[in-house]
Amino acid sequence: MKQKIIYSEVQCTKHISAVEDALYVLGGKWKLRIIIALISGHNRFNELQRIIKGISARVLSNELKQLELNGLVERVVQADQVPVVIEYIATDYAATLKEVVGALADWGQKHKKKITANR
Amino acid sequence: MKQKIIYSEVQCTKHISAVEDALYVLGGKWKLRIIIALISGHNRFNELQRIIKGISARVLSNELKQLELNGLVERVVQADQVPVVIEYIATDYAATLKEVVGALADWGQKHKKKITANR
DNA sequence: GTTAGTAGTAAACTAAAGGTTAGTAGTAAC
DNA sequence: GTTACTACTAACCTTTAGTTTACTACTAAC
Repeated sequence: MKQKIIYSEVQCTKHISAVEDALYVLGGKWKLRIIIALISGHNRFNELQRIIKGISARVLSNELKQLELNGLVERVVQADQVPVVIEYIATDYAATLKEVVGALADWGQKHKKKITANR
Repeated sequence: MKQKIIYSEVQCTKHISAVEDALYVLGGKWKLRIIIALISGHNRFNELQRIIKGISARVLSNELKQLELNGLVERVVQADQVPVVIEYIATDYAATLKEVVGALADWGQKHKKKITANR
């Protein structure tokens, strides 16, 4: 007898669609990278562009807007300073991504070790 | 005083590149969905195409090849059966993704609740 | 007065990802 | 003998994502 079916079709579909919902918000090349940088305390536009290698101003700008729409980032204008300084802050809600980011980073590290060991 | 800098620049970059390594293997619209379906016990080509809504045969075929190259999937030919049946099996290595998938699914679920609650 | 930094935007382009349609070759049911 | 299922593949097309270059408007240093 095979003991293949761990989840029913319905459960599997549910599981897939939950991941789908997460990827809708976090998917793409840059969003998670931006969130990590923000959580790490890099908050200003040019600072982000410097630390996130390869991202263009246009893409960074667009991604920040989307993250703001999803409640993960807050755009704070420091009007008292000259020139006006703008900070992007990871919200408390973004902190709920810690486990996701942690799991991905752990796995990525392990995977890299595995790959480099095999050569 | 601000207590902004939680990670140094170097640590942040390391963290980002680990996630980058993970996304290189898992990124794109379909790979995680396929892995979930495989782990859930759906192993045959048309079965996968049925359960993963919207994927085309071409894309499924390509993605499975890439997952095989990365050691996450094994292609097993059941030569004794007529017609020859082909099974795609999630490897033990793919099981190391459980935490990643779990974290993403949890977050996706919570996020959906949050979104639907706000309307 | 030129260079550099602040935070971006606009337009035009390219590359990558994914979708559509059709077709193969074999089996088996109706 | 037509339909349908198996597991795909080829060719072509579209969409989306991302890049490049240039530009704004303001400040400050050299």
